[in-house]
Amino acid sequence: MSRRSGVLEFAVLGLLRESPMHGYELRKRLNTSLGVFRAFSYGSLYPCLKELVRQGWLAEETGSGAEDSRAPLAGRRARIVYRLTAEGKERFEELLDQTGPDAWEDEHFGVRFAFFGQTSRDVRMRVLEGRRSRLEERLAKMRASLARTREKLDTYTLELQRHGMESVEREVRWLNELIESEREGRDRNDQRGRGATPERDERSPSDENDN
Amino acid sequence: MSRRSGVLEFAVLGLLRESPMHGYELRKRLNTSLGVFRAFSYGSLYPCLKELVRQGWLAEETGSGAEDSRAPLAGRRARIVYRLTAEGKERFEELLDQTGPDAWEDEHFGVRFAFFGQTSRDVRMRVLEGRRSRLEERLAKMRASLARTREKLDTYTLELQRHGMESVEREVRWLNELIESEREGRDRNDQRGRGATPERDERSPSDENDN
DNA sequence: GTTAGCATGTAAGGAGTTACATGATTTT
DNA sequence: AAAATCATGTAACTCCTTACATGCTAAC
Repeated sequence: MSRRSGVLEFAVLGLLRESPMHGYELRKRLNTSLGVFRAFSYGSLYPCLKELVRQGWLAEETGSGAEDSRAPLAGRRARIVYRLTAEGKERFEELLDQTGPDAWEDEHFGVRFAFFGQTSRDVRMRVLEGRRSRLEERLAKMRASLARTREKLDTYTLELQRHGMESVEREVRWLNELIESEREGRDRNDQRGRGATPERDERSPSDENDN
Repeated sequence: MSRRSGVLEFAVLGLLRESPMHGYELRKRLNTSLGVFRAFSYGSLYPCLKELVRQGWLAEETGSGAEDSRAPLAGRRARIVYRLTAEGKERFEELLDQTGPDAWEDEHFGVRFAFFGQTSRDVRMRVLEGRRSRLEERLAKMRASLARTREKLDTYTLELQRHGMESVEREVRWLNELIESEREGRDRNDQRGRGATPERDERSPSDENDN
């Protein structure tokens, strides 16, 4: 048991590090800010939150505290605001520093990149370069397989492969640009290993429709 | 129970329609020909094959028959060659004709496209156009969400969103080209609703390394 | 007055992976 | 003689979704 998905855990800790939130809002942020790459349903989010509380990384705050003058919190089913504990912060920073091969696989890379603002520069570099070499490996295999089977494939299969390869090549070019601009950044201003979070204030009561 | 995944079932039926194969070879074809989009392990393939046999769509042929002069089939753990039955063919064609919204979702579109060679032109059109409008919906949402939150996001999150949107836009352009060339094809030669399979012969004993 | 949004949750299930078990054959 | 590849399979597990249950408020 129970609901410690890696990606979801990471994203929840990361979002709550920026500011406390309740589940419903959290899910929307998950599916927009980070959401082109992964969408989560309540069925995975709520149990995950429970588990993170159990681990001591999150603390629940039932709607008693003041916190927000807007949102009268009368009526409206009492919402549970989750806040990152000190242990939770440690846990998240631990996860941020991990550069195992997992970090640049498809399922993880997007969410890792989304929190690059909180990530140290050398870890950013390792993740970007790891991702790039993963993709280049993949390209090599695709090219080899194409060379072997080209004449046997029909038009559509071929077109699918071609488009797939171009997508990967495009991501490699993107990574190249990112890596270069990280290097330039290092050469110019050399302070700041851990970026200060831009500190989002003016937390609007949210407005999003999911489908 | 038990292993009727949709995608995997479809791909297996489709590949076996072209020619009988045993599981091991099937898996390699799955992970190269159709493989940029999805990879399968034996742990899902073999149970799926069993299930398809149970349904009467595949027939097992243990290595008794002649079939292949190469591959002496001495030694080498007896391999089970799977062949599509008449019911299996019907089933596959049934699946080919389906144009429910599933057909253009991320998980299905790739594999549907891979078998466009066997698909009738009007179904091809519906799938391509369905995919396109699905992506345009997604773009609209992304643009809306970006407009709302742009100034609140840090550089990396913004860059991630931008890159994500460009990827989707690029796929839309690709679909536009495909749709247009389908239309041109229709205007010129108007025969051929169901394409003849290019009939792969010279089945090489396969050579692939997966990682 | 009904649809849409807000808000939290649970149970069951789907789709797949990993790790293991087994064993022969070819290549290094 | 070790490593890779061929070949088939199972059990346990992971991660996530769907569908349901509940109930309130705002807008159309």
